Amino acid sequence: MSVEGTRRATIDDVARLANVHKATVSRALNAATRHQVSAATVERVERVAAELGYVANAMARGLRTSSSMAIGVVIPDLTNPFFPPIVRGIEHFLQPRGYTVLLANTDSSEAIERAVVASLLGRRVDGLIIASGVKDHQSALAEAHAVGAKAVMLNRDAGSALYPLVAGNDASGVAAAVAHLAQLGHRDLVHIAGPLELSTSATRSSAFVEACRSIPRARARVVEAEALTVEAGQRRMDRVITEGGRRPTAVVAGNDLIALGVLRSLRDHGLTCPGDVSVVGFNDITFAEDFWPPLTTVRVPTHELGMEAARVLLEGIASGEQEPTTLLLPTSLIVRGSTGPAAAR
Amino acid sequence: MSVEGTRRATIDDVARLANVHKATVSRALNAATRHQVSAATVERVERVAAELGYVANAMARGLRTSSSMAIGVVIPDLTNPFFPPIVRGIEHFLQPRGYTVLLANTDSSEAIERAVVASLLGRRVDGLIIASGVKDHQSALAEAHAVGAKAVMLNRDAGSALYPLVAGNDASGVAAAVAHLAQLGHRDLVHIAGPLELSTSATRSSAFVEACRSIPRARARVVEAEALTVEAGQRRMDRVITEGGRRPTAVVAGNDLIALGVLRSLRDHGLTCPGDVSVVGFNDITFAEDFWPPLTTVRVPTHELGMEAARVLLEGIASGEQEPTTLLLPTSLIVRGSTGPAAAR
DNA sequence: TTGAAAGCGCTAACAA
DNA sequence: TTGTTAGCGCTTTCAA
Repeated sequence: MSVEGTRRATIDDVARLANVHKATVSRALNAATRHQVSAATVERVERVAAELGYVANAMARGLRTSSSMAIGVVIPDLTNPFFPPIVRGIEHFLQPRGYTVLLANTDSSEAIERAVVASLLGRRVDGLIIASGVKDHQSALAEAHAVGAKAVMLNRDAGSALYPLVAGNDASGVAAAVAHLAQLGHRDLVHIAGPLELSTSATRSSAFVEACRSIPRARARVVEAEALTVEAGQRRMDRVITEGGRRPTAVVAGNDLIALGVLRSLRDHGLTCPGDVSVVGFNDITFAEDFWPPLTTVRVPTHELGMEAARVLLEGIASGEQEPTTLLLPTSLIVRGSTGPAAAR
Repeated sequence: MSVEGTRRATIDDVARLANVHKATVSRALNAATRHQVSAATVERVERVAAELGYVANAMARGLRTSSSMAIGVVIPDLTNPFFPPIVRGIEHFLQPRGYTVLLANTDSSEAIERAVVASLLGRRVDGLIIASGVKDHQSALAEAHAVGAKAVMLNRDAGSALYPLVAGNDASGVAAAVAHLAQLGHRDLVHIAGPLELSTSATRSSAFVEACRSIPRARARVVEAEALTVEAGQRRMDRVITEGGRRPTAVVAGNDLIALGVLRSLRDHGLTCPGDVSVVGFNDITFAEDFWPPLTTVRVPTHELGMEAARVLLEGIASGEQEPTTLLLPTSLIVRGSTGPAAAR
């Protein structure tokens, strides 16, 4: 059996078979205007529509109403388990409200981000949720802003206050992680940050430095991984271990993927965790508890993050204006097996 | 600074400022028709368009051309790490070809699947890639087929041959897993399948039974988990352990998430892996190597799966017809730490 | 309660 | 090489 292109039923087809004008069909099929049509007509129209498998053409509707009922969601890396729960949070908020989510990956590339935002703008999305955002990624964002597009930044601040921001409270999360390590007796700490041009990396990094100030006799330093990936984390930890000097007894990683790279690096060098080195991650991605050892990490409320971003966006769309507010959701430290007492020196 | 709704520039705005007719603007801005316009005009139009931040309205274009240049992708669970690489494979194939991917999650719910497919059909996607597909999910699929929509099934066969199928070679993967276990001396095997109404579960399950037939003196049985999740796998393994009778020395899981649940269950019951029980997963999701113990599993070429599904779909769109062919990509066994010699009895 | 008519922004056939 | 015209399928005034 082969599938051939059948012409899709239009509102005129329904009108003809139901013996009414297409305007009446439109009214009968839309919840907001259904009450203007007699019950008998509504019933008849619905029956015919079902028979024909009629589904209204969203492009025609959008063209007429100048609303696409679509929201563009831009994320840097779908394969990072941090993002899927956020996307589901966004969908859980938007779908019941009739919106379609257009999801786009950028692979953390500014060029792709520009292309993708242009494509979404071309589809006349009613708003954008942007979880990408290298600091100097102003072009795509500025373009969106220039044409008056509604948007919300998620998790990453693009540096300039063009749009509202919804994120986890990174600073308090890092502070909790450092306090936990301090209490375990750690005095030699390293923070392996993500690329510092990312606002989250910058925030976490300065929070780390700040938090370490209050630990007496602590030696703390920050090093930078090239990316928020397992491989980059592993490579950077390799260097920390091999470059000589005093080896840290604890590592605070910029995110869970970097932390996982740290764990791999430790294994490769015959070091134990948490015996030789304690490790704390960030985000509490799915499976963090299944790594070996189970990862102590800062939990970020991903689902809520997505829901809130969607809520803030819809508010902006409804009110017709947006203020660049900041909404920080609380984070919490989840203590598992990758942190333990500092080895005696 | 607040964002207010500015009217988006249209092709008429560009035409006016460039002192040409809008048809000329259309020609100048489309690669396929650009050669019909004088170089000077193209240059002028492009400059004006850039000045105005003009982005063509995809809804208007789609309405006119009756092509949305969008492909709908339906998946059951974005948070299952198996799917994101597939989605990226799809995007990598489609984006360079000018298509936008509309991604939709169903949470494995038939009701959501129906709603989501209707929504995508309403947006007049040029085609669908469906990685959902509970066996009796005929309604959404049948509806799509009835209106002549192009589609490809990915990984899961919906049972009826409405559309082409692209999937991994599950049977050979399971056979390799069983052969590996047999060679390690295992004779008491259990397969914890996913819901058997899923075609993949059914395929893997019968492949398991078949493969076990060739092991002399083997005792093999199949049990069913309620879902392809960690929790369902853990619960099912709990029952296997506590229900008494002879405990299996090896478990073949329906997918990696179930396998992870099995690992958790073993830990909870004070059993070691692979010392007491060997475990094999399926899919080789990201992080499978970071579990404890690192998971022996069957690798499915996810990225290629996505690329191939997109390719097959575009072929169907271009040719105007589709045959319900089946394309199986090769799988391979990845041996890690979760399998070892059977304990002596 | 229903119908008629206009128009959203674009492309493509036809004309010049 | 450029302009004119029509129309994709829908919603929304305005009229009846």
